Amino acid sequence: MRTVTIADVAKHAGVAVSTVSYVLSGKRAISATTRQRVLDSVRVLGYHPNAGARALASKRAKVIALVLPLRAGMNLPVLMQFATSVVTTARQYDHDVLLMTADEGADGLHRVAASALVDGLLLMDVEIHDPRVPLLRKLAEPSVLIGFPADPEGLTCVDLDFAHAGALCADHLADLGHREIALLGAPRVVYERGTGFAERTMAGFVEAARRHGIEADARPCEESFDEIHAAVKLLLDERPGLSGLVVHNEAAAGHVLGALRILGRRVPEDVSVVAICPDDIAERASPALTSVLIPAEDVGRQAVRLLMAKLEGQAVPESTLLEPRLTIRESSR
Amino acid sequence: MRTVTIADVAKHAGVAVSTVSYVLSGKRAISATTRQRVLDSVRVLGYHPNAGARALASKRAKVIALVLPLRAGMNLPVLMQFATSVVTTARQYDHDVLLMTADEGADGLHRVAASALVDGLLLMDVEIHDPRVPLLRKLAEPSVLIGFPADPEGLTCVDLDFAHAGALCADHLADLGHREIALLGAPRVVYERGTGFAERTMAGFVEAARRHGIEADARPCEESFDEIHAAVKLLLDERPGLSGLVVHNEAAAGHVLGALRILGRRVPEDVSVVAICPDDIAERASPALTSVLIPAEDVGRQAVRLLMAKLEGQAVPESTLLEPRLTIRESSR
DNA sequence: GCAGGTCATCGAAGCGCTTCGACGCGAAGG
DNA sequence: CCTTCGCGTCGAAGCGCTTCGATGACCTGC
Repeated sequence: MRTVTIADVAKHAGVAVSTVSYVLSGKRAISATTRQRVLDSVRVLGYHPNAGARALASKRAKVIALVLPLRAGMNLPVLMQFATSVVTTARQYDHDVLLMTADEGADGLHRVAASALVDGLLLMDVEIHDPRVPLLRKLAEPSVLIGFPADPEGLTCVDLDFAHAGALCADHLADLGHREIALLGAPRVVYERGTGFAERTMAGFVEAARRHGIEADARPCEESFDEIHAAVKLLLDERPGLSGLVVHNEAAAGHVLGALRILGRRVPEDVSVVAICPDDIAERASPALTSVLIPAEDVGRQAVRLLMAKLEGQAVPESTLLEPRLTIRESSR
Repeated sequence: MRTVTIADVAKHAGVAVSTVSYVLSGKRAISATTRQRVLDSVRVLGYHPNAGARALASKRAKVIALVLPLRAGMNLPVLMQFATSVVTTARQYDHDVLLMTADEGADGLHRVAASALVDGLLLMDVEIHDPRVPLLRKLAEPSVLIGFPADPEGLTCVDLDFAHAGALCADHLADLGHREIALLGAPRVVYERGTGFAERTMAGFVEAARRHGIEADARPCEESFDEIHAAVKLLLDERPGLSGLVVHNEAAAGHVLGALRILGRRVPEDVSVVAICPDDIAERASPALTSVLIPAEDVGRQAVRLLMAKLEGQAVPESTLLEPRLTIRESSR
């Protein structure tokens, strides 16, 4: 059973090959009757256009690259959510997704772009000084970044508005009447890498607290139970008046609650806790955490849309910030 | 700056196009001097073969599909680890990876296979009665499954030996002298879906306990702290003599420790706990968990190897079971 | 009634690569 | 010395598709 080609369809429908092509692409007007005949033949024969041939002739592979970071300190569930929404959205635009890991580096990007394997690139977790950025600027293939490098000039970047997310937490706690609050952030290594989002959250948090005229304090936070326990204890010892805690570290959120329990602080009676994390983690915790959602799905969807727009040659904004959303649950009052 | 083609390389090196092709593919002998000249030209011009053209002419896309499940109850970190190792290993074989989600179903598989977008398929999380299995049997493109359907006849399947993993936990606890043990498994929905691995773990666990002549009990386990707390309490009430607990649910492992702490049971003094989970989760817990590793990386690597062997036309075993490995940490004695 | 315009369709020229058969040349064998 | 055989290389024929220009057929309007 040889594979069905466009020529088979053409013969079966009694038309020229080019007519079949035009029916399928819609790039020229075709009479309703012919169109229907062709479509029927396609169905009957079970025709699927050969991707390679199509790519070769049209110079469009209908594939985009998704470059995921796969390092320590990354938040895996969020990453998966993001990847899923990218794939799903791309399919809506009739594109497929080639999965790459960041460890192929700039060479890898160059390879898939130069070989015309993909039409465009989506990069996650771009760093402040990312060696791939100069390449992206040069590349003919359009790209969209998740996260912001130092200089987004000439690029297209999408991200959650982390500064706003941090501010939202501070606002919420301030509105509840807390006068002394703190933020526990990502592991130290994340700050050292300069991924940006962690700093921006802290900055937004501190700035909002200042605006409210309340005491705020922000520090990195490791992810093992013992380190978290120690960190929380230290924080409570140093700042006896502390009554509001923001956790921007999903792996840590559960452990922070455990530590507070052990240290004899009730949540939310003694300490209000707000997490910046996906909803499922917040809901699974006990008490359920008031949280600011990291809208991974929105980011993925938006990133693909922007990339598709660029593929169509449309102009798109250099920077797109997605608004965070606060959901109040049981851990704050 | 037009993109560099093989013809440009040929001209630059002063040879025929076919010679360049043979140098690059190694399918015919080429003299060392010519080879070097061609290779130099390739480097100088920055030539990258056009993927579409190559696929069209050679009928090999050098791309494999990776189909990930994206449903509730899945373990995301393991999934990511697995995906990473698939991508990395595929690259070693000079292949790229097309990411698909299971929600495209059998049609999606058919599409990518029929369009020659991919040369082979890797499916994760195959269910006992998976509607995609009949299609896979029919497809010309080779495939490898992670997990086992009811009838693996004619397929190629890889998985961790979950029965052995369950048994290993029971053996370990029995060897430590525990006479009454229990297993907390995946959420109920996973069993209902019939993914297989969860049942096999339980079966292996129960069977091993029977062999040792000790009391064992195995039940599903939800993932919220409150439900876990309730489940652990119930278990301890029902079975006062219980001194060994196996947790086969990574999202739950931390919560189980928390619940035991609240219920006043010390680990490992009162209750020994063994988890079946990735090492990082086990190490991050407090006390660090004795655990059986789910070797996601090995599974991914092995799956790609098998797929590559099939692409080469080699015969491969229908079923490959990876041996679990027990790491003793602080939570059992 | 015929120039001019539309609309639907066709044929053919590539797209950049692999691969097959052919060919020339020097070495080996009789 | 002539035949035979590899080895290294070349040329050309596709692979299956898109797209451009061309071609009729048919309609419109003066």
